[in-house]
Amino acid sequence: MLMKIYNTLTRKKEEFKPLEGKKVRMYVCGPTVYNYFHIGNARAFLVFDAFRRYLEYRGYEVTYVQNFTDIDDKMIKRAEKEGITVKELADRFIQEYFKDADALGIKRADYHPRATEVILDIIEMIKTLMDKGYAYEVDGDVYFKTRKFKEYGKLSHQNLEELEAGARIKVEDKKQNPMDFALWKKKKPGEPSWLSPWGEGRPGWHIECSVMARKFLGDTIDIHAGGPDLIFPHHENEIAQSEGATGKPFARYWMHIGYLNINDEKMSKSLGNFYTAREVIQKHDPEAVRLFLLSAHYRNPINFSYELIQQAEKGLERLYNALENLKHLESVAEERELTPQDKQLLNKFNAYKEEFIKVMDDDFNTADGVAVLFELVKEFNTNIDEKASRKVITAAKNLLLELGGVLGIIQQRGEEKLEEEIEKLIKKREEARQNKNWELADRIRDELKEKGIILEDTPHGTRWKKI
RNA sequence: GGCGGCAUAGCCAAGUGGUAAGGCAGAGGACUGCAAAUCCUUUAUUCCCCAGUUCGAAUCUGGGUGCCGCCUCCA
Repeated sequence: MLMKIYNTLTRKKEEFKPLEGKKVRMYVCGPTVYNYFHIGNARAFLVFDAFRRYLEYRGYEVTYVQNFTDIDDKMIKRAEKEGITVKELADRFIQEYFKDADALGIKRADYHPRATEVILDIIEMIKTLMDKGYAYEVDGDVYFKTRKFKEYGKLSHQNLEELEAGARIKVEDKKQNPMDFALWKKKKPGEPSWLSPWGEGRPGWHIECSVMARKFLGDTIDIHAGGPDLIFPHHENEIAQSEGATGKPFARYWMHIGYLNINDEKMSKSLGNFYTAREVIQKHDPEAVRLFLLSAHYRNPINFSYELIQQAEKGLERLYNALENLKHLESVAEERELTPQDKQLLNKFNAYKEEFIKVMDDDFNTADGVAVLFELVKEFNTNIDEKASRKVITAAKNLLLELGGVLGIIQQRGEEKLEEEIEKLIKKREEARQNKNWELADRIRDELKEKGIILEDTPHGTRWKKI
C-alpha cells in the first residue's frame, strides 16, 4: 500500500511516489534567526520531524533540508537594536535554535544551510531569471515579474488579477506590478551587503529557499513543507522563481500545517499572546509538548494553553507507567517456552503495529497513531503480568519504544540509578513491611517522596520512579 | 470583493456513507495494610440548525447560524 499525502497544490490527498525509488527529497522552511522560536514555529518543526521519522520508519531514505534565514529586515533591525552585527545575531540564535529543537526531540536535518552561505548561487539564479525575462532591474533593485509567470497563484489558488485587486501593499513606483516581489535589494547605508551585477545589496527573502532547495536537493524535490502563513506569498514566489529558472516542476508535494492559536486567536506579538518554545519547555516536559502537538491532525488549527499541555503530561505519564511496568516485569519474569496464549498475544501486538502503519500511511494521521499507542498500553496493562514469558514482555516493551520513537515520545527517560543511601532506605522499608510495621514503612515512603522518589508496591515487588 | 477552514461529551480530539476511536477530568467498584499504578463499570440514542438524497449520513447535496484564517512581514 502506498502512503497518501495531502497536497496543498491540488487540494487533494495523493498517493505518494517519490521521484526516485525510495529516496525522498524534503525541504522544510526554517526560522529567521532573530529571536527564540515560538510554540507555533515549534509545531511546524516538530510535525515535519515526525513525518520524516515516519518516512524513514517506512523504509524511505530521506534527505532533509531545513534552512536558517540569517539576513533580512528583521535580522538587521534586531542586530541594530542589540548593538551587534547581523552575523553575531545569527550565530547566537542558531545556537539557541538547536538547544530548543534538541530538547523537543527534533532531529537535526541533513543540511542546515544559511542564506548568507549561498549568496553566489542566489546571484546565479537571479541572473538566469533575468536572462529568461522573469526579472528586471530598477536602480539596483531586482524584481520578479509575476505577470510573466503564467501559473502564478497556483499554490494559493488565487489568480493574479484578484491578488492585484486585493493588494493592500502600497504601490511602489519601481515595480511594474504590485505583486512583483524583490529578488535583490539595493544596499541601504549600514546594511550588510554583497557585490552583485546590480551593485551592492542583499537577497530578497523568497529567493534563498529556491536556491537552497535546488543546491542541496536538485531542480525537483519531493516534499516542500512549512507553516500555513508561508503558502502565500513565500511558497507561491518560490514556485515562480524556481520553475521560472529551471522550467521544471519545483516541488511535487506541498505540505502545510494548521495554525497554532492562543484562545482561538492567532498568536501574535501585538496581542501579547506569544509563547516561545523555550518558556514552554522550561515549565513542562518537552515530550508532553510533542504529544500535545501530535494529538491533533496536523492540518487542523490547534489551540495552545498550559492546561492542555498538562493534560498531555498526564497522558505521557500513562505511557511511561506502562513502559516502566514492562521493564520491571522483564526483570522478574522467567524465560520459558511460548504458550499458545503467548503466541496469541504476540499476534495481537502485530495487529496494533499494522493499525499504526495503516493510520499513519493515510496522510500522517498522528492523532490516530497516538490512539493506537494508548490502546497498546491498555492491552499490555490488562494482559501482561509477571507470569508472562519474558520474550513476550520484551516484545511488548520494544514495540512501545518503537512506535513511540516514530512519534518521538517516550524516548527521553532512560535508565536511572539510585544512590546507595536511597536503595538502603527502600530495603529497610521492605523489611518494615514484612514485619507489618506500617508506620515505619509509610514514614520512609514519605521521606523518599520528599526526595523525589515515588514508591509503588506491586504484587511482584516494590517499584520506584523519580519525579 | 476573492480564496479557504472549522463547528463531535465537562475539556482536548479522531473519524468523510454502515450505525460515535483515543486522552484528560468526574462517579461507582476491584486490587492494596494504606497508597500509587492498574483493571472493570459508567459519562454524546448522538455529532451547530433546517430541509433533501439514501435501505442507511457526524460523514453526501441545498439553505441557514456562529467562529476563524489568508489575500501585507510571519511557522
